[in-house]
Amino acid sequence: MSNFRKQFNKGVLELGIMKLLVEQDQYGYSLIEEIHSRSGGIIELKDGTLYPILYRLEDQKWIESYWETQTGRGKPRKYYRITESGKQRFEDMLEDYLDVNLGIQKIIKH
Amino acid sequence: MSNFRKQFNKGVLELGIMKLLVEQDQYGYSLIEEIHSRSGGIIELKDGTLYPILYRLEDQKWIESYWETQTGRGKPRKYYRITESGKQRFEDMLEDYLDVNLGIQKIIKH
DNA sequence: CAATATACCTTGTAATACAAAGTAACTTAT
DNA sequence: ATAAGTTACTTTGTATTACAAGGTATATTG
Repeated sequence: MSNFRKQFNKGVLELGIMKLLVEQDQYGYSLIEEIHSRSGGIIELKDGTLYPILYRLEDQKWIESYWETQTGRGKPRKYYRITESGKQRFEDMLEDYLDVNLGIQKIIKH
Repeated sequence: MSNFRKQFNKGVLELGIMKLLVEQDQYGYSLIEEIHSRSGGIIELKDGTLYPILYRLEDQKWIESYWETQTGRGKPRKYYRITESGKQRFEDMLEDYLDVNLGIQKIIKH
């Protein structure tokens, strides 16, 4: 992946993950798929990127996890749910993201 | 500055700097002011951030520099001008930025 | 003369996306 | 039944980069 693409992803991925978790509990693998499909295939989140993000968010108590065994078959899945402080954090991040975005748009569209 | 704010800045600052240099030659200090004013005061670029970016861009031959002495008085200023390959790089970056942006917008606005 | 603004530069730190590797269970095709 | 593929989670190491905090030096203003 191009290096500037990586740079633009910074922070944005965390924001996207938080947003999906605000909507509903999800497990890691489903987050990868959701990010991909809902972004229209534009954003690809690698598993080696996702899991460290999830552990980070959990360390900060912005999300919590619980294991869920599949009925009958299927590997157990580790679900994540957002906490109250996580919701606040998401709001803060979103605001900052929109701000930066607005600022850079003004510079670019000239 | 908040940490997520920093993250959102990654890459975006380089993009903004390149955009301003596509428009016209500028020296470091003026870039800081332009980024600030044109973003409506939203984006603040620190000098300790700017200069390393400029050296990086110059190493890659995306920009070139030249000193200009001020008529009569005033410190000499180091101006930067974008190169041909720099213009191409800017186009590539812009495309990637708009892509990522579109992708994340789709996830967020739901 | 002191304070402020202009202008440039350097070092060290923290954050984080990715590549690459691994483990393991389940599913599908041959 | 076996091999190959998919699902699912984990870890280690690397590269990038924005910032804080320090510095130098000249010019302007009170």
